Amino acid sequence: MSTWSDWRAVSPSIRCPEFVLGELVDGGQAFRWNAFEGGYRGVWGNCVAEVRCVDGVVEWRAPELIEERVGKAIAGYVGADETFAPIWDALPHRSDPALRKPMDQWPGLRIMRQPFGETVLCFMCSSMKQIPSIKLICETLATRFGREIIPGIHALPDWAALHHVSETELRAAGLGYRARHIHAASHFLAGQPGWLDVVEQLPYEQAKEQLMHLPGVGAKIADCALLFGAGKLEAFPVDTWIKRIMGDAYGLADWKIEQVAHFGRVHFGEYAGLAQQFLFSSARKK
DNA sequence: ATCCAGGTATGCA
DNA sequence: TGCATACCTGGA
Repeated sequence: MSTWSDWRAVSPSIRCPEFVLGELVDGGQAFRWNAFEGGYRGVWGNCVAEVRCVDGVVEWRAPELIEERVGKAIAGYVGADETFAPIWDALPHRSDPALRKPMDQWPGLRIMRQPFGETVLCFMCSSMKQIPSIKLICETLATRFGREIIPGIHALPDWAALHHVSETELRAAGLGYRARHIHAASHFLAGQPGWLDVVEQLPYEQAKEQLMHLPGVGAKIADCALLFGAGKLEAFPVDTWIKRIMGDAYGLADWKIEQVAHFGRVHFGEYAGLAQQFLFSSARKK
């Protein structure tokens, strides 16, 4: 058990109720956070941190060994470097009660900015899985193939590390058919050093087109990776939940996934991805 | 036990 | 283009 730093505010710009903080880090954007003694403990990149809310102020602390590193990363990671006030305001909440309702329900909810490579990985694990299963797989991948950050807590393996893991070992980690895709993707990425860094910097449309060349990455997973791991707020991932929710709310009952995605991008505009997150959260009770 | 789940790739009309 | 089907496996 390591010694933890003192609690400090993440940034003046990030304030929200406690249950919204939980929704932010453990509501399906990221998969390595868990409730822990009045706050949440999570892992990303080579960082480990706990976060909590005190009178609406989001605070963090980290193991002292890595405090400096985490301190430099935490604000960017939870989306506190992005100014969300004008972004919330730009969403069509005045004219759209179906959006207004979850925006009132989850005040302060934002989009995280996670390491791109591991966001791609986590969402490649997510197809046809429920969140608890995805979290379990990510944990197993980290434990078996990732570097130990502090005693007992492991980072996710990066793509270079994954390249040295056999498909059989990946299957044994609970990945099922996703193992073949992840293995093939790691092979592709090993032959293209820096490819992910370039894609991350591309404009949304181009980045998505490139990302979908990776085996196991279709439109939905590409959109999730770009929204949660590359700051592309116009990305609008449509999964079965969003399809269902929007089917009910906007009378799109038997529209195809791609049609719903198009509707969302047009209706919600340049920050459609944030609207998507509110709608996704609305499926859940607070 | 049997069914389905935060999709994607592939094979036919 | 457009739809149907297989794909792994754990949890309800």
